[in-house]
Amino acid sequence: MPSLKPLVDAMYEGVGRVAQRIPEMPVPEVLLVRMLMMTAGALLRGFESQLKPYGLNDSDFRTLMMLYSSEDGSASPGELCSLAEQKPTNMTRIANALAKRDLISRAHATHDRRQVVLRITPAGRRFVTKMLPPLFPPLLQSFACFSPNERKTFERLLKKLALHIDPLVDPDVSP
Amino acid sequence: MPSLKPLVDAMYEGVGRVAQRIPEMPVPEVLLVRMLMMTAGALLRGFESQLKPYGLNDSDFRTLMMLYSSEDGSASPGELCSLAEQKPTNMTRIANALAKRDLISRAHATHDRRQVVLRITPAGRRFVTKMLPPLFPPLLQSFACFSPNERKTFERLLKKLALHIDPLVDPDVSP
DNA sequence: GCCTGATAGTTCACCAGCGAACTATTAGCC
DNA sequence: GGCTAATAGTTCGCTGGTGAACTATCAGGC
Repeated sequence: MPSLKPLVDAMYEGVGRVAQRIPEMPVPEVLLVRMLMMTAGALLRGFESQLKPYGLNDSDFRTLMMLYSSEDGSASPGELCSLAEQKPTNMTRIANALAKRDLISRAHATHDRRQVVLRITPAGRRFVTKMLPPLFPPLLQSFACFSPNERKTFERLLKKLALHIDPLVDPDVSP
Repeated sequence: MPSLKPLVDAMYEGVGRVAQRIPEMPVPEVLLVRMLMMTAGALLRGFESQLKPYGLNDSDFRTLMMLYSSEDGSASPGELCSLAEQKPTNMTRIANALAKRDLISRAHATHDRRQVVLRITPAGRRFVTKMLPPLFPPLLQSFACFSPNERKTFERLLKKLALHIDPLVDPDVSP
């Protein structure tokens, strides 16, 4: 895992040099988006390294947590796909893996036999309650650089950004 | 591309339900890190969809841009690896792909024949100057929700966060 | 000069995720 | 009731990225 500091510095320099040749480049925005991706990537890698001992990656983990947090502990692959930003293909594989470990179960829906019902098992619940707490301290540590006010401000701006880019992303808007 | 709004809402709800069962969970931090990853992911997907017509993904693009922005237009794979947060394996493949399109060239360093010198070609420079400007408007649009002050604040906090998690990520610190 | 260890890249085998094609089921419509 | 279109999942083949093993080169001690 490379240290971020030199990367951030190199990025500022590199972007600056490009801007000299292409002056219309929006430097602040480039720096923002790059730093955002860099930071998210570092957090993700750190998180997945914590999940690795449990044999999970972030997608598996999120899938399991969505079932854990659902009202009745069940959901269809399709629902999970949209919530987890996954394609059906991948959700099939994830469900296979989790089912193989008996963390979730598979069944066909009675009212619509096309649908599959994934449900977290008691073993799955025990697994979550056991593995979750150790993840908290590093997470707290990650944001320990923020004062309460800064944390609030950051969350507010981040949420604003998330909801703003929301409608921009989708290219296929032809009805 | 799914819309982010319902995802954000669902996340807030889901995390809330988990917190009822596991009260020691640091809810604000969980929301922060999730929203950060979600936003960065959406921006990345949007960006890569713009790169696709040029036959590049973000890694290819960053590699090419690092060469473009370097002082003399050249660098070794190792340098690019550390700056682009890539493993050597992947950099080999990226360099192969870019070299095949004559956007960069390959040569052995004279002073250390282990090293390889990657250099952006004139065609590569033309390619960059042509493809770069169309990327700017969508990028500006992405952050158009921010006032100048908000943008500054966001960048400041993001940079603070990036530099803070920097030393936390690395697990192998045994000398 | 020569052996040992370190370093720079590459190759190989694998995993995670995706698009396209396919299957099974359901809904709508005549 | 039977045909058509739409929907939910799965399978298959491919791309992007990784760790482990390997090759080639260099550096340092002797």
